[in-house]
Amino acid sequence: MSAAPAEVGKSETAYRWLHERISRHEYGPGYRLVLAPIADELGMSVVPVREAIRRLEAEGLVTFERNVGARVAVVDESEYVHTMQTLGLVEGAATSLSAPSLTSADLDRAAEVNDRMRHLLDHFDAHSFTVLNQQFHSVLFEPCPNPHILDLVHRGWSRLSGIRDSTFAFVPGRAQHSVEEHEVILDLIRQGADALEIELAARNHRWKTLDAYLAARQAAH
Amino acid sequence: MSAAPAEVGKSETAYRWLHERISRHEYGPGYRLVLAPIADELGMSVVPVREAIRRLEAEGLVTFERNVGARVAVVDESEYVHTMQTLGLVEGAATSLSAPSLTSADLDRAAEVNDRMRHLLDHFDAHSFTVLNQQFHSVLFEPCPNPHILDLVHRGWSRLSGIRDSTFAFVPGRAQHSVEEHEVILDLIRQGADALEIELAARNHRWKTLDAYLAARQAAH
DNA sequence: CTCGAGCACTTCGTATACGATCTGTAATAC
DNA sequence: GTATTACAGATCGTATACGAAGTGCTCGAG
Repeated sequence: MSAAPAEVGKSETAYRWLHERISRHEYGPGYRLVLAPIADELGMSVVPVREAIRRLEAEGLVTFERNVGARVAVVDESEYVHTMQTLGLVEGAATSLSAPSLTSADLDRAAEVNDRMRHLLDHFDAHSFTVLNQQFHSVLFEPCPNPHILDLVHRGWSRLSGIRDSTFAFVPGRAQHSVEEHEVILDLIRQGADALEIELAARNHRWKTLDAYLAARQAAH
Repeated sequence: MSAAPAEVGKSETAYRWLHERISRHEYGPGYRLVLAPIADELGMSVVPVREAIRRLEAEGLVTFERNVGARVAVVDESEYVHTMQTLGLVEGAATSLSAPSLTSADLDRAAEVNDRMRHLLDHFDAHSFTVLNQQFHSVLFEPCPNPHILDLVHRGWSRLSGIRDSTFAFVPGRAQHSVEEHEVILDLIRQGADALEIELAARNHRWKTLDAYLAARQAAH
């Protein structure tokens, strides 16, 4: 974990370090990332830190302004919508492309994770639920043979978890529907359904989460 | 054009310079990008050049190896397939999302570009055809309200043009079919067709180009 | 009391310098 | 003649240093 990374550069070290902190919300949205203190804390110069921050910027986890500096990306409502929309698009495709490669062992594992999610519905814990949710989908999209699409999925998830811990906490009814939709997706894959059908099921699953969030948000106003 | 960019940083200057050269194929695939000579040519130090190269790496235009350096990305056959597949995915979505915002003036302009492509079929020039092709699609996807998806489309196009000038040169029959499919897409948008229908038409249009390329490639072996 | 101009501080952007790593070549042992 | 090793050149990775740009505060005028 914290073992000295012998063969990775300092830039990479700084990148992982910052990524970790942002994902854990230790650096919340809007937090200013000043080069010097970070470099000091990590025992390196500002140059690798700067490069790490530019990478994080490219991934959308931080915003950057010339001659002003970087800060952890703030979640605009529309930003959330766009990210979810994009993730639905690429994750649906990744899931569909992965389907032919999935073994029944994979599917059993996904089903088992989904069962744990179902059991969690009673003693609801948004964080655990989100973790399991990611595990479930990971099983289904990781075998995606197209590395670009897979990378986009990773970035989408990364941005979401860096930005908003759990949509489920805000939308009570959504967790249950989510579990049911997982079941449907698994069935489609087991049946060897059409690629497009699987893609749309996975896509709409995510977009429904988005819609539910927006509806709940609307109701609160 | 070559006016001194007063308010953009040197890093940005280097980025545009390299991007331009790669797009124009002045630096072909596999060409080694050594920091010092580039910095020298641009009249700056290696630091901004390094940053520019890392950005290009993130966009997939160059490959990078630690302690070895960067070189212009080589086009693997599978790399081409994956890029086209991804572009079809995101461009289809972008086109579909743009459709409601398109004015009839936009559609007329696209139709006009497509007519010029049709006229070009006789005295065929792969390069001009490719340029018009990009113009045509640009009209249809630029109004996309989701900036992430739009950005992915730009990156896809950028990577393709940086990598392979024209698919049409290799696949004789494809250009004509392409023009006809453009017509279909325009009709769908004019009719106010379902978003999904438009998306799939635009997606399949690109994927057919990919299939045609693969078939021609296969036949050549 | 409010607003604007000037100044000081903070932070970034880039240049230069040096140490680390890799690649290719030439010499030597077998 | 071939394989292994040692060395030299090239190139990158990072540290340090300095100049540029931005931000906020203070002071003075109205």
